[in-house]
Amino acid sequence: MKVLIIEDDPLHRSYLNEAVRAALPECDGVLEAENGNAGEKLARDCKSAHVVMDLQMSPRNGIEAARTIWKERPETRILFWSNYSDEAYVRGVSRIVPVGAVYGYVLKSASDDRLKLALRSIFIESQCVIDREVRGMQQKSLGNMNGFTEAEYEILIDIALGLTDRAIAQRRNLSVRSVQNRLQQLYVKLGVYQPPGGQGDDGGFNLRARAVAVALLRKLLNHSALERAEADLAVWLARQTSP
Amino acid sequence: MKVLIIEDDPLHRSYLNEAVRAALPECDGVLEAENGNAGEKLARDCKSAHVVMDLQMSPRNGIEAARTIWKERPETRILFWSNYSDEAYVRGVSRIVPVGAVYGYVLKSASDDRLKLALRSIFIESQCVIDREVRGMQQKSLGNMNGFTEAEYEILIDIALGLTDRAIAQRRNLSVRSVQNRLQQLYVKLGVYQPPGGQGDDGGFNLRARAVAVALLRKLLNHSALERAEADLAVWLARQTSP
DNA sequence: ATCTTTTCTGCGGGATCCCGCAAGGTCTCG
DNA sequence: CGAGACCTTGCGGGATCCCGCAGAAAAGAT
Repeated sequence: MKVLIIEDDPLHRSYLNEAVRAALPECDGVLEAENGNAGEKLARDCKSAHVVMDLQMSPRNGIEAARTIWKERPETRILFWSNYSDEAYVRGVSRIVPVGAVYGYVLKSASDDRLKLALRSIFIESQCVIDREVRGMQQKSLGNMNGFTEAEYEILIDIALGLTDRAIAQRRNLSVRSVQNRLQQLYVKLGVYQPPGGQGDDGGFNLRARAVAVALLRKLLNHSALERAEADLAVWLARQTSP
Repeated sequence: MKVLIIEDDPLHRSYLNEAVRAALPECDGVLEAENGNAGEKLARDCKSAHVVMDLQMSPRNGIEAARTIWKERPETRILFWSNYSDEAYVRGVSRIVPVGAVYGYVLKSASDDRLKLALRSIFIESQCVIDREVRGMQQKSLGNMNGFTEAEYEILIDIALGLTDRAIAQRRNLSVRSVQNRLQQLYVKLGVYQPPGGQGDDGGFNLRARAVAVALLRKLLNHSALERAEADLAVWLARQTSP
């Protein structure tokens, strides 16, 4: 059994290496990569390695790397080890995990023991391990009370990219009016809605732009989510202009 | 001479501690804090310490902490030690450094020796040290060719916060039309402008929202810059409603 | 199958945005 | 002092956005 470490920070990388050797004495090899690209390549070469990786690397962040690794070998076990539990990350991960896959998500702020325990649980006992804080995020995100539908999230991304209503309608196969409906819905859920009853133009907000702002502040969106979305948009645009 | 370390990651903190002791054997004390708040307090208590800190902590990031520290003792020497050279960070730092202050900005990806050299240069020889990459950023940012005026940056922030033209006009003491002029200017510089000659609604972009998107993608804006802006906006709003 | 609930869709209108045009301002430079 | 460059402001209009209203279609529920 081999373990592949994908992590850009040298300090964290060597710490991880040590932790893996300590927690998994039965493993016979630890590989290291310092970004998503190198990680994918290593994963391809050395078949059947378990992976522990950071999200937020450059070039090619953890989510992208995980997606291609899982696409090639869905049974790979991956432990995500990240600084943050942004909703954007949690959602991004749970969007790409294959059915029945074994994986984990622990925060870097977790204790030494927690990390080692997670390593054993996932790689030896085939058991998923999700940090409490992340789990909390996940439930808030999926249990739709105060959480966002896929449709809402989708349109949030579209306006964050700067698309017009018409463009969104085209892209998602909807009428313009439906797009606007979803927008209204989104505004309500983000608490950016100003019922005309509430006098005083106190706010003076452009709802569309404001929605993006609060989504960013609440970490519903972050840089890498935007990058991913921008890339998707680019391929869609290409498909449009030359079908 | 004492040195204060403000850094949230334990690994990096202890690494820094070691580096400081190695590079500055003449210092007689190393203090540690794990966020901006604790850092400010320590800086207040123990007068006359040199500081080395991370940006991007929570609660209270490095820029905010540095601002209050410098407000209380402008002669404090601060070395910023960060993962990124986002324009938003560089601009944020150079906005708050007092005239004549000695400071430094080195990336975490720099070598061991570079860090130690920077420590000695700043704290012993009173010489500013800015990482090449950061310096490049700075020049691109200030040498206004392909860089942004203060006015442009300001309005970029305002639309990113979701303000309407009218609200911006009020806030910045301009007419609505002038705000729109600045917006056009911004659109051009961000490359988001669609000359009516270039037919085809190919883009289908909402310029205002698109501008924010590309600013984020280019890291002209980031989460902490937005947070800061949001806080500023809040105090301004309060001042408006109850003068 | 019928009724309810939800979603999609068109219509219409008020508010906002984007921007060309032109009439002032300020500032510099020759 | 006048010429030129730049910023500001008002006006006007076309495009877009935001949204209430109401009918049609789809999805569940009884």
